[in-house]
Amino acid sequence: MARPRTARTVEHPDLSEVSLQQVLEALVDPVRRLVVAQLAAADEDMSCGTFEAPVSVSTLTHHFNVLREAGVIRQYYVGTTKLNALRADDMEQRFPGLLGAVLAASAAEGGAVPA
Amino acid sequence: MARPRTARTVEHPDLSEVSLQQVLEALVDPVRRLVVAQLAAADEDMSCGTFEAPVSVSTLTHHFNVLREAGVIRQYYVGTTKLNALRADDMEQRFPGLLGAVLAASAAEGGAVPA
DNA sequence: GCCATAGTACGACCGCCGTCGAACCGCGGC
DNA sequence: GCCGCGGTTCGACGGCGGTCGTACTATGGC
Repeated sequence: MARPRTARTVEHPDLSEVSLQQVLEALVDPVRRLVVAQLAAADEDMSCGTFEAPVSVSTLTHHFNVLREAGVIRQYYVGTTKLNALRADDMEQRFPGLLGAVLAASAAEGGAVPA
Repeated sequence: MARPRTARTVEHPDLSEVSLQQVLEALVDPVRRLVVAQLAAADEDMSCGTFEAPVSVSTLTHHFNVLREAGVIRQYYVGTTKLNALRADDMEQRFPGLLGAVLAASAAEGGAVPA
């Protein structure tokens, strides 16, 4: 069949259901901001395993969930890996300038992985 | 003396010493955002006692401290009262667009005291 | 069928932050 | 000098969120 039984879909909130509080809580954690920064810097969607972050894998999963539920990222399965994309456009529509400002500030103080 | 002995001055950080982390932590608390929103809506500096917030006075004092240390507000004594002002310009220079975006989003979802 | 790989779920731990009340301080009236 | 009002300080408490390891599930390759 075209639609595999265990299609492993992921739930994403409509941005109208997301509160400013949620987004700020999502962005206030340094690890999550690291994730978002790397995602913004990449020109392609990234799989969960390719992120640089000083935490364990299970913790990272947790952070992805928070970001997804806050509408900051979109996730989808491709085979055995899960890809992540920034919902920059959606965010811009719901909270104009917010993500951009955080990203800019984040980059300005060495936001991405400091190598 | 022109300078009264117990001048009750207040320490304010230079915005260059303030991290994005600090500012986000300051703005993530709903009560503090309420304070900032009221300050932004007012056309004059406000004394500590005139804010609408669902917390005790001592808690409010704590929030003011956090906001001040994050460089979001400026405080100064006038007689027996303490006045509060937004450091909007300073913030704009250090983190362009950030405070504005938060304020706008905050206002959009009924930021100020819902009467 | 079987294994390796990618990610998830669950439960436990722990530190931090927001909250409060009570005691206190300092200034300005009177 | 004394009081009262505006704010602060201090200590205690409680809950929530970030962290981890371990056990688990799902997919794809062989």
